[in-house]
Amino acid sequence: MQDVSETRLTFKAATLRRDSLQQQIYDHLRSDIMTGVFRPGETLSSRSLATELGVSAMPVREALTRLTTEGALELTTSRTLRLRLLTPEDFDEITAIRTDLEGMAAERAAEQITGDSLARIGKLNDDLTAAANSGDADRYLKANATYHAEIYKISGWPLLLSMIERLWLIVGPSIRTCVPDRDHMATSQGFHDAVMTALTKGDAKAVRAAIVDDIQTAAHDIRAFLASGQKH
Amino acid sequence: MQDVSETRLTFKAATLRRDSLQQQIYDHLRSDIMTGVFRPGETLSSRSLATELGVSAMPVREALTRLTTEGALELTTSRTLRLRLLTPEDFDEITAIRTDLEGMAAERAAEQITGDSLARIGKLNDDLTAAANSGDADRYLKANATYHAEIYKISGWPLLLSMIERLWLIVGPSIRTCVPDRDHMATSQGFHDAVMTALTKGDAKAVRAAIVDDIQTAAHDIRAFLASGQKH
DNA sequence: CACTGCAATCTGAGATCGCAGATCAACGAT
DNA sequence: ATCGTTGATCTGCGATCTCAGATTGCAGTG
Repeated sequence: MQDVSETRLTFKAATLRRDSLQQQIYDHLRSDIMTGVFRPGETLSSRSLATELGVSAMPVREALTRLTTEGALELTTSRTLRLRLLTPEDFDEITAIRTDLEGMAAERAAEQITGDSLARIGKLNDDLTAAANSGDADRYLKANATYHAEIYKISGWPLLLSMIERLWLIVGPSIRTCVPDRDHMATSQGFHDAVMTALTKGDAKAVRAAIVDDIQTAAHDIRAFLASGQKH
Repeated sequence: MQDVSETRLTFKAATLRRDSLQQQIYDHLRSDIMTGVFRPGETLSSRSLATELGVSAMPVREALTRLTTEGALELTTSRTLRLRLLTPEDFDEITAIRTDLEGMAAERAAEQITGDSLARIGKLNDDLTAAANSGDADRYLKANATYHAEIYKISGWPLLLSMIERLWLIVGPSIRTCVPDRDHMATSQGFHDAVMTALTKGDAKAVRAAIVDDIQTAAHDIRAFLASGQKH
C-alpha cells in the first residue's frame, strides 16, 4: 500500500507525497474507528496491520501511538493495544463535554452560516434521512458523522472541530454497538430536522438546543447499554 | 538519558521501566512547552534533541509527532518542526474553548471538593502568591499551571483535564512571551483569591465565574500582544 | 565585487533488525 | 486424566541505516 484510501492512485500518491504514510494510515484508522468498523475491546497490533496494509511496522506504530494518546486505544498489561472500553462514568464525562463543545460549535455555525453552506447542510440532512429510512446502520453512521462534522466546520474553528472529533473517536465504537436501531434513527432524525429549521431561521440558540437534545438522547440509549453489561 | 526528568535515577528507571522512553520524552517536552521553556516559532529537531538527551532519534521523533498532532508544533514547508505561531484568530478560538472547558471543570470541582483537596488547593494558592510576589516569571508560570491543573483534577474527569492541557500546550509559549508582568500577576492573583473564597463557600457558579474572569483577563493582554506583531 | 552553481549538511520519514516481556499451546511427569 | 513446565510466537519498543527534499555555505566564474 502506498495510499490507504485509494489503491488505484498508488503511484500518483507515492510520487506527489500528498501526505506521509503515517498520516494516511492515521486518517484511515481514525475514520474507521469513528464509524465503528472496529468493536470496543478489539485488539490492534502494529505488525499485523502493517502486513495487512503492505507497509513496514513503523508508520503503523506511530499512527497507533497517536490514537493511544487521544484515548481511542489503550495499552493492556500484556502490552497489546486494544480499542478502549468505556465505563458508564467515562461515557457521562464524554457526553458532558460533547454537549458543551458541539453545542458551542453548532451555535457559532448558525451565526456564521451562508446560503451555500446552508444548502449543503440541507443536502446532507436529506442523505441522512435516506440512510435512516434504508435501515443500513453503517451508511447511517457515516452520513451522521459527516452531517455533524460539516455543521461544525461552518463555525470556522478548526481546533474546536478537532477536539470534537477526538471525542467521537472515543465514543465511536460504543455507538456502533448499540445504535443500529430503527427507533433511535427515527427520533434522532427529528432533532436533525429541528436543526435544519432553526438554521434556516437563523436561530442560533435553537440550533444549539437541538444538537444538545440529539446528543443527550443518544447518550441515554448508549448509557443504558453500557450499564447493562457490554456484549461485544 | 534513560529517565528524562531525573537523571540521577537513570538506572532505576531503566530497570523498572516506569514508562516507555517515548512517553517520558513526550511528558518532558509537553511540560516544557506548557510552561514556556520554548519560544513561539522556535524550531525543534528530532536528531538534535535526541543527541542532547542521549537517546536515539526514534522515541524523540514519535514524541514530536504526537505534539504536532495536538497542534503544539507545526511542520514548515522546509520539513522542519517549529513551535506553532498563533494568529489572533487562533487565540480567540482557544480562549472561547478554554472558558467553556475550564469553567466546566472548575464548577464541577467545586461540587466534588473535599476538605483535604480544599486544603491542598489553599496551599498551592499560597505558593502562587509567593511566586507572584517574588517576581520570578518562570516560577509563577509553573505554580500557576499546577494550581489550575490540581483544581481541574478534583472534577474527577481525566479526559476533561487532558483536553484542557492540550489547550495549554498550544497557548503556553505565547503566554510565556507576554505574561512576565507584575501587573498581570497581581490582577490574576485577585481572581485566584476569589476562586479560593468561592471554593470554601462551596459556591460552584462563583468558582466558574472567577476562573473565566482569570482566563479572559489574561487573554486580553495576550491578544493585544499578538495583534501588535509578535517579537520573539 | 556580484552572481551562479555545486556539494556538504541539515531536516523528517521509512525499513529492518534485535530485545524483552507476555501469552499460549504442546509435551512430559505424576 | 491432570497439573506443571517449557519453548515457540506473539506483542510493543528502541537503535541503526538509508533516502529524498531543502537549506546553507563555499568556491568558481563573469
